[in-house]
Amino acid sequence: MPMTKRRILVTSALPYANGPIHIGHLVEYLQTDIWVRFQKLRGNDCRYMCADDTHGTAIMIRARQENRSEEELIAEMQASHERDFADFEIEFDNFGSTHSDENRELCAEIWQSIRDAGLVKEKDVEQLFDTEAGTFLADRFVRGTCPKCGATDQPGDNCSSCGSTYSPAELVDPKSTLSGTTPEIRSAKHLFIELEQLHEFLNDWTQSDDRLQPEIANYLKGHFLGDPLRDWDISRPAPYFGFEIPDSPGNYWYVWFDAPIGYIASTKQWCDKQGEKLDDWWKSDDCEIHHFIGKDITYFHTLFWPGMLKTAGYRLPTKVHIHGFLTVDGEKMSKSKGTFVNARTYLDHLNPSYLRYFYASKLSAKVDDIDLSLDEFIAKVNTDLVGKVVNLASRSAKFVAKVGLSAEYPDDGGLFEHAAAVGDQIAEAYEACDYSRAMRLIMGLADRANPFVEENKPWELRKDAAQAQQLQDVCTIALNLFRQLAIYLSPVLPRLAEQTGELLGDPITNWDQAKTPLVGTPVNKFKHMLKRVEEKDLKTMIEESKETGEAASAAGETATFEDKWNDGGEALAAEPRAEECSYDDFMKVDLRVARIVSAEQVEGARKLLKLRLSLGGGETMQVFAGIKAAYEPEQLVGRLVVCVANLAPRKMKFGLSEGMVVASGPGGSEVFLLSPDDGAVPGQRVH
RNA sequence: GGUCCGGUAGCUCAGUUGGUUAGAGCAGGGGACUCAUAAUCCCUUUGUCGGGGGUUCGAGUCCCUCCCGGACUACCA
Repeated sequence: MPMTKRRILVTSALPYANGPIHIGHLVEYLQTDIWVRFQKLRGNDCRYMCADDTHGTAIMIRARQENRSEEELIAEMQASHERDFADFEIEFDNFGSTHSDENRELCAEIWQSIRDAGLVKEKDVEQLFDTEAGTFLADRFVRGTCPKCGATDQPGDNCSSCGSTYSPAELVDPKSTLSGTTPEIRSAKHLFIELEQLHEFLNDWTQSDDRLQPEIANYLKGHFLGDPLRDWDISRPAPYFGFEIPDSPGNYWYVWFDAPIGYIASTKQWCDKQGEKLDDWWKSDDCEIHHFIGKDITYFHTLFWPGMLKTAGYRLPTKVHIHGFLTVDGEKMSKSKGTFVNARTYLDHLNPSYLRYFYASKLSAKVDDIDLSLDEFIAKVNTDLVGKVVNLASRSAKFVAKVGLSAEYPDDGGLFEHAAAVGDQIAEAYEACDYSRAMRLIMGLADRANPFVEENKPWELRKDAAQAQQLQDVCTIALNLFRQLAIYLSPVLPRLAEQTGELLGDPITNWDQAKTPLVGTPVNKFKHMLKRVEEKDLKTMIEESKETGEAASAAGETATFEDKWNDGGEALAAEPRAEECSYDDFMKVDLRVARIVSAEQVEGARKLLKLRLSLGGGETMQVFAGIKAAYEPEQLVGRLVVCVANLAPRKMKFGLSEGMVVASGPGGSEVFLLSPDDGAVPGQRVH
């Protein structure tokens, strides 16, 4: 181990203040917390900074909907976030907020540097403005008809039907999803950063010194750096919840400008409290800076952010560690399946150590998604943690509760020494963020320790008073081997390390404690350290997540009359009621009951199934429906559905689609076909 | 479509710069033990290392090609 003490500043991405922490977020915070705890255990001067990300249109809109101030909303969210993190034993050195004085000042300072460097330019941008809501509309708050293919109800940026991209202003018949009204096109002055001026620097920075995982460096090279970099639209016109740009009244910094500066602002807060100098951390070559982020925000952290830092004279990140997303049982987290589990819901039912260990056992330095298989979760925690590790202590501690550990460490056939040596490999694995490898190595050690106990049978030795010394020696060895494991696991399982410290009267504070056996100390009464995971607790958690998924959104809405089904307002909010239409308008759409007579996969299509609908009497239609992720062809054949029978046929990549099947839901696997009640027959019109 | 990452025992994966009969954990089967939260220990079954070509004395490991799975696809966040 290098004896020079490294100074390391670490960050996780800032959680956004419009929702609670869930188990997907926790992949990142746990990954980071483990790394930080490891560094601290190694004796490095490591600090972990984070903050809530509080600005942007989404916060503004939500505060309005909940009829309160943004400040109140973000304060409440922050309190909730901090509670969740604390209960998962995620320990920040400072947890700030992007809505802070420190951040405002730093934004202004960095902004000025970017201005001075000649990177800012002004351009007029045409954007849709919702006159009723009194706000410009981000692309995702607009829906309308695709200018290219005529598909209706498409988002403001690209068409999900034909895939073409356009600006919201090009949409035919656009509607605001906030008010349902037709927005008008307004031109506004936006400020842009000419990133292209930094192209060469970014090319070099991203491709050298192992700052990024190879697949990421490669990806940037192919996707962004191969072409001229586009100007980055850094301002938003009022109204906007954020910081107003000092030299451009009426314009606000876009949330992605001030969010990463929040890393520095949080550090500043900490420095002020600790009497440290900010420049020693953010402008010093003696300090390492490590960012941990999810793959979704790669380009903000690997292009814009280094560009900003470079221009403003700050030091650049040593490394950006990028992780994948969480899937549960091989699928995206889903509210309806109950796999969208909030941190709080988890804590209500399960021990945080379980998840800490499970994630550690799955995480590597790669960008791959990690899967939380519920069966595997139970097996891993119970077998590894309870069966192999904790069991070592619980089967030997009580035999020496009275006498303590032997005065000298007995001959153990090289077990302790071996485990001490493996410690270097484990440390390397932690350092490289290859936690799954670290966990494998540690469990390999546990697999050597248990047979030792088995062979030496302390439970027999204790029956013979003449073998008291032997008994004490065997338990001394077992407990020391256990303690080594607890030390190696302590970045992942701080609570277990604490309990081990209490049991043996020697707190675990340093990695090198694993190199020297503990002898001659008393052993305290053994207390249970970790319970097995009960499948029923896991099931209850999943069930509860199904309920809260629906109820959560309702909580913020105005409480309604007799809402006995507890239906949330989320779906309606996402897509408000359309403008009034006349009966004649309605009758233009010919809805019919139809029977699916065949359904098949379409080769090469990602979302589509090819259906043949029968309207009875031999009349059929071919329809391509985007329901592949939600339905198997076999389960569709024979069922009745409602279809649009007079929709203009559309030529699709895979053939002609002559109609539409009516369904609800946001899309993907969340698509719900409508079924008529019994008695309906194909061909009947719906009205 | 493009880019990238994968495809090794039923499952999750390890296999370093190519080198003897391909490994671990879990699950399965058999046995032992009873100190421990039915934990632990011993023995044990299973693989055309995605397919096909090639380079080599020798390939899971290198090259080509095909098949399959996944992620990403910015100018929304």
